[in-house]
Amino acid sequence: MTKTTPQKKTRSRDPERTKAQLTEAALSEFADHGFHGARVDRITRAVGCNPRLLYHYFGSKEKLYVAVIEHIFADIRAQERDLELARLEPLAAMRRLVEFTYDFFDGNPLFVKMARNENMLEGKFIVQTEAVRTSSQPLIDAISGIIARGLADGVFKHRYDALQIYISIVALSAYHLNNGHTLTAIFGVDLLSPEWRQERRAHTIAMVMNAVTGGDSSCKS
Amino acid sequence: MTKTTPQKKTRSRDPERTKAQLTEAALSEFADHGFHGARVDRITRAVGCNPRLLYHYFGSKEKLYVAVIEHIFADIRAQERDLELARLEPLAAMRRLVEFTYDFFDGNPLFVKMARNENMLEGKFIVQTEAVRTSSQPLIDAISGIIARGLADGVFKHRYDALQIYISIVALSAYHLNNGHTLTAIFGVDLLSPEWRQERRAHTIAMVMNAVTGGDSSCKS
DNA sequence: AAGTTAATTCATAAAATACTTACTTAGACT
DNA sequence: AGTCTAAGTAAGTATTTTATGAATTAACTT
Repeated sequence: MTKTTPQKKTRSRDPERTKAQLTEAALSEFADHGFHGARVDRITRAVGCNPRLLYHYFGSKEKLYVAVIEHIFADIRAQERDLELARLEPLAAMRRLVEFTYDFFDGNPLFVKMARNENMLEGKFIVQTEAVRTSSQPLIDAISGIIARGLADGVFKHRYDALQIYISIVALSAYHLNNGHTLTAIFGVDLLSPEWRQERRAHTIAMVMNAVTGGDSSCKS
Repeated sequence: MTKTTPQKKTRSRDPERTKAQLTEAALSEFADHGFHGARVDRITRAVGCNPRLLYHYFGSKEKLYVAVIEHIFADIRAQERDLELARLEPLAAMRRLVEFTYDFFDGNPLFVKMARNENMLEGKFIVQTEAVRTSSQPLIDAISGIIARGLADGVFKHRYDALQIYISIVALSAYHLNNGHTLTAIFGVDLLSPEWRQERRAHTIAMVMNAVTGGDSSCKS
């Protein structure tokens, strides 16, 4: 009796693959439903493995969540590293920072959602994560440098705190992603559509650049 | 045996009070833990009433949640109404809008949290709420008016879309409230402290005004 | 004061859900 | 080939959590 349909009764043994699949499925599940809304059952069904395996590899729902958090927060730092803002002139550097930041959030919805979850849990798990606090200072220092050079050159007209302006860039880039559904309901415009987001990108860049440079030649009216 | 301590064995009968207490306790519970994290048991214990009452008055956890959503979204519109932006000159009107918006979010953490929950649920319940879509247009129209007048007067140097700039104001005002815990963990600065929020307020106002007016006399460097 | 309504309580069902005990078997290693 | 380890399976349990049926009691009406 040749099994033409290999009914996946038994999984081929590959712990690395299984762990990776569980992590990925858990990421989707936690991102979509939050920690409390997530169901371990749905995760294992998505992977197609036995529920017991989740506990075999991760121990508990909570530990799986921590693994997912560490996994997704590990990525962001890597991407931030090679921005090389110091090499560019202030205007170009600032513009690049805004574009990069916008595109990062726009392109990483799972990160955005996991951050939301963590904040819902009051950062309970992220504070335990080692790799997070590392290397945020270089970015802030780079921004301080841009601002200082811009002011020295005279192209920047206002002195902003580096952290404040970075938070602003992030806020302008990501707020509509966090709150798209309520805003869409309130204003009757789909803030999550590709079209609106494209306009949002341009607006974010324009607003930050205008705020930094003050009135310059780009005056449009 | 005289009961000197009326052990609140029996609740005095006051359905309005009971309903109001349940709604309020539910607001706290849902805001803090989200829909799935919220426990009906905790809500009734907070009120000190019998669990059965929650179902008697609201029918289900879900219906209670809807009641809470409608309750908290009803408030915001009322506050927005008497801004009277049209009467002020463009600069003053814009500043007032930013200040009002910032202070509203800063002063209504429960609203911020409930909005987060709703977005987590993809706006599932808010779309059913009648009162939400109403009267957001007047605000956008008012902002359009401010921008048009500002450009005509020459005090505004850039033409922004009214909805885009309003979303920006909201984003700058509220992003750190939504994501305070992760940002605090990442940057090692407590973004939720009163001190930082006070600086944030000034930064938000400065940034929006600078973005709108371009470089003007308020150049500080 | 009796009678009606509905607010409140008591006890418990019913469902969902995270987690376990006990077992099987594939694959690696000698 | 035989054995040992751990990946995977089957089936189940314990607990939490939402929800209900029916009795009880306070307040209001006439």
